[in-house]
Parts: sequence; C-alpha cells; structure tokens
Amino acid sequence: MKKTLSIKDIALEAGVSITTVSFILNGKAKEKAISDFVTKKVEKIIEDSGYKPNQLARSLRTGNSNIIGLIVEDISNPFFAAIAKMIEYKAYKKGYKIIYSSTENEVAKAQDLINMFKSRKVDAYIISPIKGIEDDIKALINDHKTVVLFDRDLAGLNIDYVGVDHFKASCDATLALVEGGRKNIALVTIDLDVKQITDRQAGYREVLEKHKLFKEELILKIPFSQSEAETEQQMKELFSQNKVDAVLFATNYLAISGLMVLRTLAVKRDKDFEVIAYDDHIVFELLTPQVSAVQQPLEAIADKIIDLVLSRLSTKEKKLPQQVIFPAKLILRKNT
Amino acid sequence: MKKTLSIKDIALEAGVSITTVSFILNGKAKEKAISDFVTKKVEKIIEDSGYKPNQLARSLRTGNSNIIGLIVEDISNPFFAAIAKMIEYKAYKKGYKIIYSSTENEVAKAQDLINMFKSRKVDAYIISPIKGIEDDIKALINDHKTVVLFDRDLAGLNIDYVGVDHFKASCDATLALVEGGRKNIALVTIDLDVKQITDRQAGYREVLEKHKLFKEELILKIPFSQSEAETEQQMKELFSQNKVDAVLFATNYLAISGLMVLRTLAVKRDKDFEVIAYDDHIVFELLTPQVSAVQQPLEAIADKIIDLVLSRLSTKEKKLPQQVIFPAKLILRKNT
DNA sequence: CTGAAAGCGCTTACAG
DNA sequence: CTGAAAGCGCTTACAG
Repeated sequence: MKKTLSIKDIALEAGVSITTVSFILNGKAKEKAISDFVTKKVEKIIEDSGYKPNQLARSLRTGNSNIIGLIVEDISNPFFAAIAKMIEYKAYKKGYKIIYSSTENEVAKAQDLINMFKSRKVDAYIISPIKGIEDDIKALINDHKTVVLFDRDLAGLNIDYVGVDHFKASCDATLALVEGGRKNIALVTIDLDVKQITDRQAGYREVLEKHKLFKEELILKIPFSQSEAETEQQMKELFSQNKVDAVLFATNYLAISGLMVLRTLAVKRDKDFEVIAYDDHIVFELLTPQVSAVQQPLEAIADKIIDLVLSRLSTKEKKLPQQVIFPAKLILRKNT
Repeated sequence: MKKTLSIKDIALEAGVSITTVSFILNGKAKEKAISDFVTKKVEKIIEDSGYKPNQLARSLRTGNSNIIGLIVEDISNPFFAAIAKMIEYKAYKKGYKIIYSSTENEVAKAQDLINMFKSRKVDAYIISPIKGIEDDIKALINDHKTVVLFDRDLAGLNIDYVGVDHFKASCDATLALVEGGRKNIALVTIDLDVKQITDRQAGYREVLEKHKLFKEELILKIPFSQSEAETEQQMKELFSQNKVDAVLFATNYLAISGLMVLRTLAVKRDKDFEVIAYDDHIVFELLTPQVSAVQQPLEAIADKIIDLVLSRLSTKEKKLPQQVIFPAKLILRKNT
C-alpha cells in the first residue's frame, strides 16, 4: 500500500521545487510567472496521482481553514436542522464547509465545543448561545474572530446577531386568542432563562395583563431535561385542574406533547378551545382542525447569517456589529 | 491583544524545555519520570494561562484527530438527525468529536466531503452511502481507515455495515394490509436506486404477487428532487385515477405529503382505507385515526455504529467486517 | 522564471 | 530526570 502523497513527491516527480508546486496549487502560477510548460506538467502529475494537499498543514501554516463552526442547542430540533441545512448549502457554494455540534444546553459542552473549534482554527463561528458562555464569546471577539450569534441574543455582547422579535410575536399570538374571545389562556413554556424564551413569556403576560386576563396559575414552566412522561403529566394537571379555553405553546416539541395530551383528554379543539404553537411544524397542517402557529422566517434567517459571516470574512476592516431582527409570522388556521 | 499561546511560551515561562511540557500535556509525566515539582509547576502555568494545545499541529504530527466524520443524505431528515444526535452523544463521552455533513444524494458532494475529511485526517468515517462512491470508499479501506456504513449497503464492498432488513419490513407491512382485506394496495416510493429503497419495493411486490394483487399502475415513483407541489400533484392523480384502498409510503416525508393529499381529497382513513408509513414520526400518533408505521430501531442502530467505530479504533488488528442487520418493527395503530 | 530556507506548533526517538 | 533536534506538510518572503 502506498502512503499518502505529499507536495514533496509531486515536486520530485516533476523535477521542480516544492515552492513551484505550491504556487501552482494555489492558483498563483500566473502571478508568480511560472512558465506555462511547467504549470501544465505539474498539473498533469497532480491530476494523475490524485494528490490532495494536506489541509491540516495548510491551516497550520496559514491560520485559516475554510471551515465555519456552527453551534446549536440540538441539531435534531427541526428549527436548527433546517437552518443548518440552508447555511451549509450556501456556505458550500462559497467553498466553506460547516461543522456543527449541539450544546444540549450545557455550558460545559458549549465551552468545550468552542475550544475544539478554536484549536482547529475555524474561520468563523455561528452560535446559538446559552447563558454562561459570554466570556468565551468575548474571548473570541478579542481574538478578532468572526462570530455571528443567532436565535438567542446574549445581553452585554455587542456583536452580530440575527434573530426574531419574539416579544412581538408572542403579543400577536396572545392578542389573536384574546380577540377570539378566549378568557382563560394558558401558556406552556420551558423553564429556561434564555432571552428568546423569556421574551415569549413577557409578550404573553403583557397582553393578558392589559386585558385583565392574566392568571399566574395558567403558566406552566417545564424543566428542560425532564422525561416526556413527566411533561405530559404536568400538562394533564394544568388542563384538568383549571378552566382553560386556549393555550399558547412556547416551543414546538411542547406543542406536540401538549396536543398529544389534549388528544388523550379528548379535548376538542373547536370554537371553544384554541391552540397556537410556537415554531411551525408540518404536523400542524395535517391535523384536523389544523393548528395555528408562529412561523419564523427560516430562510431569511439562514441567508442573513451566512451573508454576515461571508462579508465579515472577506473584509479586513471592522464594520459595526449588526443586529438583525426579523418579524415572525402568525399563521392562523381557522379551517377545519 | 495577546496572541495565541504556544507550547514554547509555556516552556519559557516554566523554564523547562518544550519536550517536558509536551510530556506533561500528554499525561506522560510519570512514564517519562518528570519530577513532581516540575509537573506541578507546569500544570499550574498551563491552568493559569488558559493555554490550549493547537490540535492542528498535534494532528499533523500524530496523524490522528479524535474526530469522526459522519456523512448522511440530509441532516434535516429526522431519521438522520436522531441517529447523528445519539452517535454524537456517545462519541463525545469517549473524547471523540463528530463532524457531520449532508450529501443531498449528489455523488460529487459526497466525494468532496470524503476528501475534506481525508485531508483533515479524521480518525473514522461513518457513512450512509450512495451509489457512485464505491471507489472512494475502497480507497479509504485500502488506506486502512476505519469506515462503517449504515442505513444503506453498497454492493461489492465487504466492510462494516449496520442496517435494517427493509425487505422483510416491507413484506410485513404489505402482508398486514393484505390480511386486513385490502385489494388495491398502492406504493408511493422514491425513484432512487439505493438498496434500502429498492428492498422496500421488492418486499411490497413479492407479497402482492404471491397474493395475486400486484398492479403495476399502483406504484408511484417520485423523482428525488422535484418540488413538493409536483409530488402532491402526482399523488393526487394516483389516488383519483385508480381504485386504491390502502397505501404504503416508502419514506417519511412522502407519507407526510401523501397524508396531506388524502386530507385535501377528503379521503377518510377508516376501515376501508388504510395507510402504513415507512419510518415512524411523531405526527402519526397525533392524527385521528393514528397512522401505522414501520419503525427502525434508532437507538440500537446508533449504538452499534459507534461501538463498531470505537472498537475498530482501539485495536490494531484487523477483525472481520461485521454486517449487522436489525429487524424493523411494524407498529399497527388501529385505534381511532 | 524558479528555489532554498524559515517557520506554523506540535511529538518523539535519542542522548545524556 | 530533562533537553536538543528532526520532522509532520505546507506557505511565503527573499534572493537570484
């Protein structure tokens, strides 16, 4: 078995120096005035031998890698999976590869991932951050790394951020329920102190207080990593121990669990009981009646993220950080 | 702003050689008989400075990376997302990181990804392969790399593979429909020449032919990358131009599109019309009536994959390739 | 038009 | 108990 080829082997075979091979490899043949004859010859040898430069060595030398690190909460969450896929697609066309990884909402794992990306010299970081990694992100910034946050903002960091106005979206959703004549609107949310969640809670609260409909006992905060069964049990209690005629679910998976519970309890979703879910999902269109949802503009978010990253990467000069906030869309599905 | 620390800086500050620092870094202090005093001192400096070794340099030197490359068709497909998440979780605990990427069923992209992983010196490859990359995989094997295939097998390659008996699963599903008294059982599948899909078609066909119920016109093969709208249109035609009393969907997303179509056509899924979907999905439990599905043992698959990889990685000696085939589980949901 | 040499940050065989 | 030096495979400033 032949060992991996190196630039030295190519140079040897072509009878030129490795410098020359390197120039040709990097498309600098013209610039460096390598003769056409030599260029062709070397290119042929490279082609025939199937030689691929060792990117590790290249990165070690140049300090960059054409790799963008993407850190999300959970890649199996459809929201992140969709964003990741679109980002990957666009980045790929520009010659960048994406490495993604999930934090599972653990600070230690998030820090670990940042360190791993750092020690692998990724060119840029796209991070859906969690509280507790502010300092790590600051360190990246101080290091002049390209960092774009998304989904969740982190207080006190003045850097590129792409997000959605969750407060407004939540107000809209709650208001739609109020205007539909609901008096006992529950909120099922996750017990996580991240802005994109607390904003949703705040919007719900603000609208209900304004309409004198706010009831503390109708808020259910589900601990992040508890079992599915416990979650369903708590929802069951919420729905059976209180008079509830509408519910706003703050996340996708909570909505799905919740719908399952409502199904078990044989609660009819009709003109007397309405549901709005946060983050749209294909299921919601399939159910009868369909389920209303707050839809985040996935493609716009992904586009903006990758645009920001690529533009930061291509210019030396520091531009001011951009905070891009998209509106979410409330999809009311009143048909049956 | 201070530049990144290197081992040299640590050695300088500690007043020892970089050799000594390297030994300590790699836990060889005892083995190399470095004095306790020096060890403690160096460790303290490392700790205080926040120094992290450059993995690129380490990999360049040692030839391995503690990174496992995972190549799937589409990371936003729930099946792959779930597998990826589980593999990542287990690998992480063993000190391995996972990089994943999607091929989108394009041979060129798949080859590109393999090359990228190769040039980054990943320690192992986990691949859900597509036809056309046999040679690339062979090259990896010849290079003594650890490669584990899953989901889809590739003819002519005798290497580690973890999969599911799709032929059997498809037979079971079709048989369940036949035994339920269905006479006109349609198959909606994807027009892809990969074993895990063709096996499903073969199982369907075999059972129907045996029962003299096979009808060519009830098979609909959807081109892989056509628009959602076209797909739905074709399904509409299938259902309206033929007498159909049951349908087997060969993939998850086809089933979801199909259910949407059936909903539009106001086809009632009742004792006169039955659906079985391939790959289970949370939606199927939420619908009324619920939808039967073929369930792949995700966790068992993920476990086996990562076990194989880790065991290959930890032993020098070549073991015989393992072909692990799990049975799928038919979940009949007859309740309403 | 082309090459010798330094250096990126590590690891490790060898020497003392 | 510890260090000098070679080398992993590249890129690039400098020299001719």
